[in-house]
Amino acid sequence: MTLTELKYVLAVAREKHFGRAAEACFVSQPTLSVAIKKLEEELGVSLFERGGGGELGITPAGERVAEQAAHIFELVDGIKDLAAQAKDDLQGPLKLGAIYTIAPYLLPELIPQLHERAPKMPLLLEENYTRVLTEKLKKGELDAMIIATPVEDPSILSLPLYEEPFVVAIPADHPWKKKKSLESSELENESMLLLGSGHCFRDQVLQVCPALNRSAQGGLQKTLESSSLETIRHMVASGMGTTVLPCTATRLHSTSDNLLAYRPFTKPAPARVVSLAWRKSFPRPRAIEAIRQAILAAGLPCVEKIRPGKR
Amino acid sequence: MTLTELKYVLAVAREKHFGRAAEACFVSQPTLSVAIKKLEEELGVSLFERGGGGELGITPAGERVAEQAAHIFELVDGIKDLAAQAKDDLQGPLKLGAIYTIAPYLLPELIPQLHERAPKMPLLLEENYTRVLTEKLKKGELDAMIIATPVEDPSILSLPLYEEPFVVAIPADHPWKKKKSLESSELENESMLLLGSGHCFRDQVLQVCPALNRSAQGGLQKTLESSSLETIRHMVASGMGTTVLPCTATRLHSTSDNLLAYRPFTKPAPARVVSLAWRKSFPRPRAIEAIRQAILAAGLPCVEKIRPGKR
DNA sequence: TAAGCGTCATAGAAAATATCTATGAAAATT
DNA sequence: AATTTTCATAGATATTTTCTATGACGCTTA
Repeated sequence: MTLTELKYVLAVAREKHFGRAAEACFVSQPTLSVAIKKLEEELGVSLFERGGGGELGITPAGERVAEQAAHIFELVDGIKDLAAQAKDDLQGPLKLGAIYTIAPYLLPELIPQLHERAPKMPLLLEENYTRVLTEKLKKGELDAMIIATPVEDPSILSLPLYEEPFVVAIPADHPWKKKKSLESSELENESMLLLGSGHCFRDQVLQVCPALNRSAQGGLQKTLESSSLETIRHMVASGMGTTVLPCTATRLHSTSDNLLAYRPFTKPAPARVVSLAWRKSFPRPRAIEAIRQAILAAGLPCVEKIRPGKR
Repeated sequence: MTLTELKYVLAVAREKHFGRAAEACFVSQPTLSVAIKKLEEELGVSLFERGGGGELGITPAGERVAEQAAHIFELVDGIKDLAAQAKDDLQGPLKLGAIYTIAPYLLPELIPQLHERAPKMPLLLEENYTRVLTEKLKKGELDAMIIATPVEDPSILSLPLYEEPFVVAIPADHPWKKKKSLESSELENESMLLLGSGHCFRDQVLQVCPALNRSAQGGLQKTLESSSLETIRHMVASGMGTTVLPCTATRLHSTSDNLLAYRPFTKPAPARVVSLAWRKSFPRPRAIEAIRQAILAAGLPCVEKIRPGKR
């Protein structure tokens, strides 16, 4: 049984005439004769009664088959409608991930921007480590992610979006408050608070100031395993030490903010590149583009947008 | 869009793997690749996300299409079921006609017999003149008819079922009551009651006794235009005259029956042949056969069954 | 009642389509 | 890096659909 055959049955049932039905289907009359005969043989019942000169009769079976066929074509049209809707990349939920050190600062700005550009694309958000996000992305549990490390995987595409300079966070009463900017080497002998391993930002900070690795033994560096940048910021405010933050993390103003000061690094300031990444096979390019646009429009302060150069 | 393509979509959605899906469909893997690609292009959306080594992903569109496709196949199976049911010739209503001079005597016997043989075949019955029945049969408003004249029309098939001798009906006090049998020529000078023109039985009686045509002028013959055999029988009982009846019409016993007597013709008695007729194109031969069997089993008295010779 | 017409069926050729085998590309795995 | 898995592509082949031409059959008409 084929949809074409059913279409022909409907036409003949409607026209009660093979010739006219053929015309309506834009095929020749023998085409209908053959197709309907084939279907009748498959079903084992005759659907029409061909009686020489008189009217073409429809058997009760033919009547019922035609009726059912009409329902089938309703569903077929349903598939077409459904596909036409789904054709819109900006329709349907999108699963977006972001690393812990970006999500709390970017998402509040990103979401309204994205909602404006794609109101029919609800977001399913997840914060996690780069490693976990990458795995979920590959498994299809995420559609896109925002990360701060280059992607190696060949099945994943990415686009750098902006560069985020690092800054030093100090307690308000710290002697460095008098300085305009700091050299990374100056951090060596400070009591630095760092995120736990797994956070890429930790690695990036250590790359900027390798001496901190050594100072770990001396007790000057303190790794806070299950913590977040916000927690560390509060600890700095309370005078427990200093830390390095991505500049976007300096924006939130909690009540303890007057206990904190930020100082930039001297140029060229260390920084990280934030990228948007997605599966190479993800079939909604316009959804990716919408996220990119939304991030660029998010109005993050103190970042340098990366526009032209791709990859 | 074809049902085959939808079948493939369902298989891939189910197996989440082109190779296994192909196996399940008993086709090669490239067949699926090509078919699904074709459907994706027609619909303008990708249904699956092929990602090299990892899991095969289904897009939201693919999910919805597969769901709808499943519904379509339910309906397709519905058509098959429906056809399987309809395959039974003895299923579904049958429109049966019979002429006025047969219906009241045959149908009461026929219906229970037929119901026994084809309980799922309800009858739509109609009494009418041969001419009208024939027209309706050709138009499809009837499926079969029981008549007493040979069929000329090439689009109609018929089968003689039984031969029905004629008998003479006389009032109980008629002098002929003493006779064992009658010659048709003896009717010439009797006051005969006849059915109106249009009834084939009238013509058949006139054929048996052409002299009655002449006696019409002499007032001995009386044609009762809008009447029936039953009415005529009552008139005979009341003494208005005599008449000729098909022997099956002598069976009903109304309260006036003791006022009536029947006398056969001398052999060879005039008779008529009752046939079953249907459109050559009518597609339920077993329904026809069931009617034939039911009529032969109907246990009509005084008739001679015609079995072997067809046509 | 034969000729013409309308209608559907059949046959064989042509066209379109579906399927196959073989092979390639890409990413995951060893 | 080599191997394996998985899907895509290409070209050949098989199948199916469709077409043109023609036939059969019954109706209509002269």
